[in-house]
This record gives sequence, structure tokens and C-alpha cells, in this order.
Amino acid sequence: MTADGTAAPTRKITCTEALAFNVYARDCPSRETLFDITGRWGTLALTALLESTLRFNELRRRVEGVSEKMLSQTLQTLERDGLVHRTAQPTNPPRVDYALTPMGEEVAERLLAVIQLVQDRQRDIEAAREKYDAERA
Amino acid sequence: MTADGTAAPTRKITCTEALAFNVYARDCPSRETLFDITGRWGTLALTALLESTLRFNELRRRVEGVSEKMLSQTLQTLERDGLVHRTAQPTNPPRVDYALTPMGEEVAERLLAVIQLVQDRQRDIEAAREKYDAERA
DNA sequence: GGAAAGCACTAACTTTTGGTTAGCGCAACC
DNA sequence: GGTTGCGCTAACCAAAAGTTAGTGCTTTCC
Repeated sequence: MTADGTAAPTRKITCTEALAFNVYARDCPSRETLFDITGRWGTLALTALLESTLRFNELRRRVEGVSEKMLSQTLQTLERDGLVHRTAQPTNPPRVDYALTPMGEEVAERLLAVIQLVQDRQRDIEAAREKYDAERA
Repeated sequence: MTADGTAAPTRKITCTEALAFNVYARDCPSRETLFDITGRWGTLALTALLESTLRFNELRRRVEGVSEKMLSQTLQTLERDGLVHRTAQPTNPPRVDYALTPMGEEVAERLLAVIQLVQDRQRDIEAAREKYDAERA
């Protein structure tokens, strides 16, 4: 142990070597996945799909403020990660449906728990902010 | 109802008007809070503090790869939101401890659930990525 | 019948955010 | 007496997010 109580600096082990993934490790691939999910629009898109399958523009209306580019990008990432399933019908106009995979559903449920807590506590959080700002004004 | 099944366009109501917060609404303050929490380092910092109170540089070593600037910035935001408590002792060298508030603990617990799921499913996710990439190679 | 809007995107460009480097003054370690 | 650690901040630069415009076809409105 070092002076401040952190672990002794033995050799650094990456998450893949350890056979378990650890988001706190610098180059662990699971961190990238976490960023895909929690990044700006990932959380909102995943949880919005929890209610029902949605078409591209339906989802875009649901998640207010997301640009077409970002939604498209986000959905592609989530599809690649196996969290969202995309079905395109080559009709005209095109119809593309987005749905959660079983894995995506699991993730979305846990994300929803975070969202609900945030919404419930928003007033407390705003109070905390006012206090913080007042203290150093 | 419009043709594609979305709700009729009645007047738009903001989350504060509705007396409930809704992260899907464009200007809802709860969305900002969600971004603070799920943004890049927020999740990792909050869950890292779940185990124990940590000093600035302890936390920095725990959350590998975070820069001093970003950690400092992240912690200030979380402190302002009332999720993290900061105690500074004006000794030399300074000693600053970061701990979760009760509210921060609640949030962190739910975030940890997401992290654990991601870590558990990382292999499946990587498999999905390989499949996705192979299909359009 | 002609204009406008909707569909699901992509490409090019700009702005915002995140990351990197350097520095602060002091103390303990070697 | 040079290095390291402490907890930051300021200045600068790269990467991510946002904005705008365009695609080709169809349906709806006037």
C-alpha cells in the first residue's frame, strides 16, 4: 500500500486479460459501450423505445431536440451494439422501424430507473444549485 | 390522431407547467441534470464514490484516463447539483475529500446497475458488433 | 395542377465540448 | 537540491455535436 491508501502499483492488468470487464480501466472496451449507452442521446433513444417500436421520425419527435444526424448516428451505434433492431421496408416513402432487442430492453429498463429518479428529484437538485450559486455570489 | 399514429398536435406543454419533469421535452431542466449525470465522466465518478469517500487524486487514479480538468469540472457540476459533497482542508498540501450525498448515493446505485449490466453483457455486445461489421464488409 | 410537406437519411460546414500541456506554491522524500 | 505529490486553473488544440442543405418519390392541400 502507498501512503494515501491506494493499492500497491503491481503490474497493470487490462480488463480483457482479467477475463472480466471493468469500466474504470483506461482501455477497457466496456467503457466504450458505456459511453454509447449513456452518451447524450443514447439514454433517451433507448428508453423512448421501451414503450413501443417507433419509426425514425416518430422517435425524433419523441426525443425533442435531437437532430436527424445525431439520431441517425446514435441509432446506428446502438444497432451495431445489438441493443436496437432496425427493419427497413424499401417502399416509397421508406418505412424504417426501430425496436429494442431483449438485451436493449434490459439496458433501457435500468436507464429508465435513472431517469425516473432524476425527474423525481429535480426540485431538490434545483434547490441545491440555488444554494451553491448563492454561497459564492 | 395523425396518419402515422402520433398524438394530435395540441398545445405544447413544458415540464414545469405540467408540474412534472420530463426529460424528453426539449427545454426541460431535468434533461440538463440527466446530461450532468450520464455525461462522459459523471457516471464513472459517481459510482466510484459509492465504495468510499476519495480524495481528488485517488478518484483520478480510480477513474483511469480522466484529465484533471475534466474531473475537476465534473465534480463541480455534481457538487452544484447536490449529488457530491466536497470538504477542503486548507492545509499544505491541500486535502480535499469527495463523498456522495444521500441523493448522490441513490443516483449512483442506479447507475451502477447499468454499469454492471454493461460489463456482464460486453461479450454479447462485441459479438453483435462483429456480426454487424461482417454483414456490410 | 402546382406547391408544400413527409419519409429516412447523407455530406459539408460550424460551433461547442472535451482533452492536453503548463504552471501555481508548498512540503515531504531521497 | 531535484523530484514527486497535492488540487486545482488558464491557454490552447482536437474531437464531438449541431446546423444546413440536399436526395427522390408520394401524399395532401388549395
